[in-house]
Amino acid sequence: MGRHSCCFKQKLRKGLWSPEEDEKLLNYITRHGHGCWSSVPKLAGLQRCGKSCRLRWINYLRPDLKRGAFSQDEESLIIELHAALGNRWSQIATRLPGRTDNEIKNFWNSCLKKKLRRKGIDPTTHKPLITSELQSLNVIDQKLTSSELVKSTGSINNLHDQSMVVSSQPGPWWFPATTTTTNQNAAFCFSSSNTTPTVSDQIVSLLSSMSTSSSPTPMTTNFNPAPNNWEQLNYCNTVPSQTNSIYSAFFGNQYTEASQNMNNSNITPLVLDHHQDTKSWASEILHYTEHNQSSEIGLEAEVKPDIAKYYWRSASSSSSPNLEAATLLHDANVEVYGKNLQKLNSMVFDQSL
DNA sequence: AAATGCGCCAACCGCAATGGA
DNA sequence: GTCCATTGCGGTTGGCGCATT
Repeated sequence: MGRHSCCFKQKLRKGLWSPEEDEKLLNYITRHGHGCWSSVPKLAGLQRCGKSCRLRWINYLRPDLKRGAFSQDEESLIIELHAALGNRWSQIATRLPGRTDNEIKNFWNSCLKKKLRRKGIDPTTHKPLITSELQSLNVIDQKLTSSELVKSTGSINNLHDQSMVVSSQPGPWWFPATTTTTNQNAAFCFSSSNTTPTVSDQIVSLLSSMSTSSSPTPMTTNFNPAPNNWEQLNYCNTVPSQTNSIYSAFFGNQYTEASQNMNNSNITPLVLDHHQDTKSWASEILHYTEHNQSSEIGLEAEVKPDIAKYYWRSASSSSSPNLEAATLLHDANVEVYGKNLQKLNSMVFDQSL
């Protein structure tokens, strides 16, 4: 292997191509074809390496290039292909005549990624962001709870608590910092960077996408209602887990609540009609926390009540989306990373005056 | 008007794969 | 089988232009 021989040559031009250079290269290849790229610059009278000439031809001078903005169809196709092929840009480019791999890659990195994130979709997995993040959190949790370090802290009963004790890692970027809840375990999460989107960013984006709808509809096509379509029922507010923190369930203190819920025959009347749904939800949490198994359903069951609560409210409210997001975060006693926090808190405060 | 920040995108870089001697 | 020139690919960089402060 080793470096291309042209890389050792001196006095070769780099950087942007001048119109004169373009003309020389275009004229040469039009008349003779490119043949061996390493000999092209010499024959065309260019002070460039063959690699640079090849790139310029493929990405800019080729006559069959389409140019211009990507159409909606092209955009959809790229997303579809990326979901199937990943970052295999050259393969994706073969399905889009007149487009280069570089062009598609740039379009993806500068535009499509953000677009998907705004829609609440993870651009890497093409799944809803919250589900993806839960999966990665699940992996972390599995690693932590299976480590020798964790097992050695025998004085702590709850496996999740053990994880927290030995971990100095920051939490996932979306995990909310809680300052008013009793969930002490979450303290390890609070030192993360603020360079990634906050929970509120996601919620605001979800609100934006939902603001045109007059009645609740599934948040995304991949986000299946579970369990038992319960989010269409207005008992979201009675699910006990959500009082303190949206995601705190993951760290163990939902165990007690779920356990109580399973045995409690005095659930509020609104919930009573759907007792089986609640039991189902609670059993998933028990399954997860008690057996420390990776139950994706269990995780979603924990998070969905809060999403649905938020969703229900936003769909039936005439308030502005940002205020709805702020209200949700405030009600959940959730703090988020980044500069949005103060803004959100003040919005809620102003509203309550 | 100047400084700063930010997004876009052309081009570069390094590595892997390929093919011929 | 080995070496080496060449090609192809994907990640990254840096400069330009526009927007904001």
